Amino acid sequence: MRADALRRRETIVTTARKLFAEHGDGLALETIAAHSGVGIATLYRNFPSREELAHAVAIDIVDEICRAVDAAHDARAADAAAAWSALVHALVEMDLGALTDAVGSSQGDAAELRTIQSRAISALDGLLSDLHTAGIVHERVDALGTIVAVATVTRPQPDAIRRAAPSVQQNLVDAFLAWSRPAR
Amino acid sequence: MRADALRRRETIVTTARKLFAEHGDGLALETIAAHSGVGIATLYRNFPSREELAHAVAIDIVDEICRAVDAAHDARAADAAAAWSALVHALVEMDLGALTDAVGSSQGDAAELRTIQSRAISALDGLLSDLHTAGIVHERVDALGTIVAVATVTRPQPDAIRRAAPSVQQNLVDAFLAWSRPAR
Amino acid sequence: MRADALRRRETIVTTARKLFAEHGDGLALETIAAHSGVGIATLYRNFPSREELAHAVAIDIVDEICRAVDAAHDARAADAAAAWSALVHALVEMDLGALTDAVGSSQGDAAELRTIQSRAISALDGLLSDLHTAGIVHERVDALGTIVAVATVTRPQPDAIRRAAPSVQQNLVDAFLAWSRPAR
Amino acid sequence: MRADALRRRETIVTTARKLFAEHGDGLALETIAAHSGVGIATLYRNFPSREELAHAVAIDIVDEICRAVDAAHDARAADAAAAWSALVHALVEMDLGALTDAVGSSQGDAAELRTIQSRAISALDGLLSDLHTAGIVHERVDALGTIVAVATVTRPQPDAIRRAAPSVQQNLVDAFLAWSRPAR
DNA sequence: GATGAATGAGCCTTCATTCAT
DNA sequence: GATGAATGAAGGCTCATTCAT
Repeated sequence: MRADALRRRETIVTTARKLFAEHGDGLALETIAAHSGVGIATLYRNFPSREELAHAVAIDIVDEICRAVDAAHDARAADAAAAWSALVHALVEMDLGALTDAVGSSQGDAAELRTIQSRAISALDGLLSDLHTAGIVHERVDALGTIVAVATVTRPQPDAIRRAAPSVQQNLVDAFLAWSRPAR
Repeated sequence: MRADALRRRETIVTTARKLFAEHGDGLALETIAAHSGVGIATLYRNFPSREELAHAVAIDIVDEICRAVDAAHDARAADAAAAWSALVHALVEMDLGALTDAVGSSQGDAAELRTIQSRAISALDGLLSDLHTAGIVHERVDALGTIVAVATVTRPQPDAIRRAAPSVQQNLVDAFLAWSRPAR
Repeated sequence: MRADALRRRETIVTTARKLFAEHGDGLALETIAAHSGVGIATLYRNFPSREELAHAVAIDIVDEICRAVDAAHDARAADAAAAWSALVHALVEMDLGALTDAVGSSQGDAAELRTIQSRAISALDGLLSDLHTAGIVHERVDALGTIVAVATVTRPQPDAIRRAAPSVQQNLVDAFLAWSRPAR
Repeated sequence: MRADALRRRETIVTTARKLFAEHGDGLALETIAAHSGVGIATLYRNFPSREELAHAVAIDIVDEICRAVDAAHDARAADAAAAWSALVHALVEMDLGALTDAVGSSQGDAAELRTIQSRAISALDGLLSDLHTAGIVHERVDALGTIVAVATVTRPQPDAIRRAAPSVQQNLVDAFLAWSRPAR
């Protein structure tokens, strides 16, 4: 039953991440439980409070960021500019918006945010350092700023807005990417 | 007495707009009433539901957008590029983040959003049309997109995030402005 | 509506006191609300937390203790021994058992208990001082000890116990009264 | 293996009795299981419901009462008054407070209480009969009344109360003992 | 036989909204 | 017309009890 429980736990995190990204916080935990196919008490056994669940979601996202950064690291040799662009687009696909709400749930200060994300920040800062040196990415771009920027741009919006102005997210990503490159 | 009532109504809208912009939705209406110096029942007399208040906030914002657009229209002759930049910065100062939540409260579809904002959209599209022609602003920039982009970038964030990455908003505005200009 | 609201508030306190005394804590606040003839939210408007309600109940009891002590003070001249006995019996009728739970709800330390009860303690200590001098009450009897003793003896018991041994409370009161008198 | 299982069962009862006596009911069964070093399911295998566990605790207490009564029976010859006093003090040490809650959990009526305790009651009544005859204990003292009195006086109290008035329990025991003796 | 996981029911608390003065 | 009070519905969380390994 260990394996089963673990899988269920992961299902909950994944579900929560998706739903947070879609609907922001203010989302009922019972909704997450239902979408995960478990009862509310099971969710609570795994995450004793809303904040702990948000924390787990944040860690899940950070893990994925790290993997994407590693991939970018590997791809850098072939085409550094493409690797950077691909990384940003990967971040865009990652429900980083859920991160915003996850952090918001915690009353934590900036320090906690940094702690949670420190692995991602470190990895990304390492990569950025190389890209700065190589002249691929502007010096003004840093790791935390990049993550927060993508999270800001991909935060869940009311459906009405998304449908009325569907290309805004894409445009802001393009704008950020352009801004991230050194002027020639 | 009419004037008094009107002033009160405006106070409520202004207060709501500020508080929405600071704390997002999920904010108790009684908090808005208290900050406005009225009882909750007075708020409800003026705005029979949360949605109606949000609507009024949206209209208030739209009014201010229109004024800013008019100002930009006037300033265009002297220095069109500066006028555009000033307009975007004016939008940034406008608590457009409150708009996001105001629209979100309403279950309304994209059509309602357009309706509410139609005046602002018309005015801004008129201006943009000129700026497109003058080569000051890229063709890909449209009125609704601009408003939503600024709203996206200025939406209220958890304090932790704001403190950890304080320049992200400014950077995204810069990025958007750069992106809005035609390549030379 | 002020008077109405005040009356309702008092009804809630009275009801809570009676129900606490009958069923101990672990009693649902909704039960108190229902027995008070109000909705749960009304109870919460008056007492923002369970602890605050318990506090109000404690104060209500303390008030009544003070009145009883005053009465005993007045009756002392005529027959001091009878006044003491009557006071203890008055305390027994007072749902002091509710006090136990009220204090238990608060995580407060002994200091808070003393603070809440300080008025009652002061009044009773004044009276006891006289009674000590007059040789009516043994020196070992003090105010807080008396209140806690009566509360202990009158604490709500499971019905089964009360029915099986109905005279125990009376017996313990008699025992306490006898113990409170100086040996001849 | 039988012995092992039995020991485990006894551990659970002992633990439950201690915890009930310390914290009253309202105590989670999982807490008892944890303190007993077993899983919650094991507790449930031994005691299919909270009530059954409470019942077992009551029986455990009754057993100990019987042993104490037997001891008092033996000691009676040497010094009957001392034997009585020692018995009451032994009862005081016995976590009888747990009994109150154990009985309270069951919805049972007075009859059930008597049934559970019948062995203790019989034994104690036998002893009391002797002590009445010998003029050591007042006729008004009976077995059930004695047990309930001690349970009442030793019931768990909020820490705040215990700390504020630490000698009340002792005083009430003294008072009860004095009351239990015939007037000279 | 023992265990940890799962579950629903229930309680505490908050909030949008309505009512009575 | 303005106000504070009242209310039920809903969400967070806990616990007795059952299930699957």
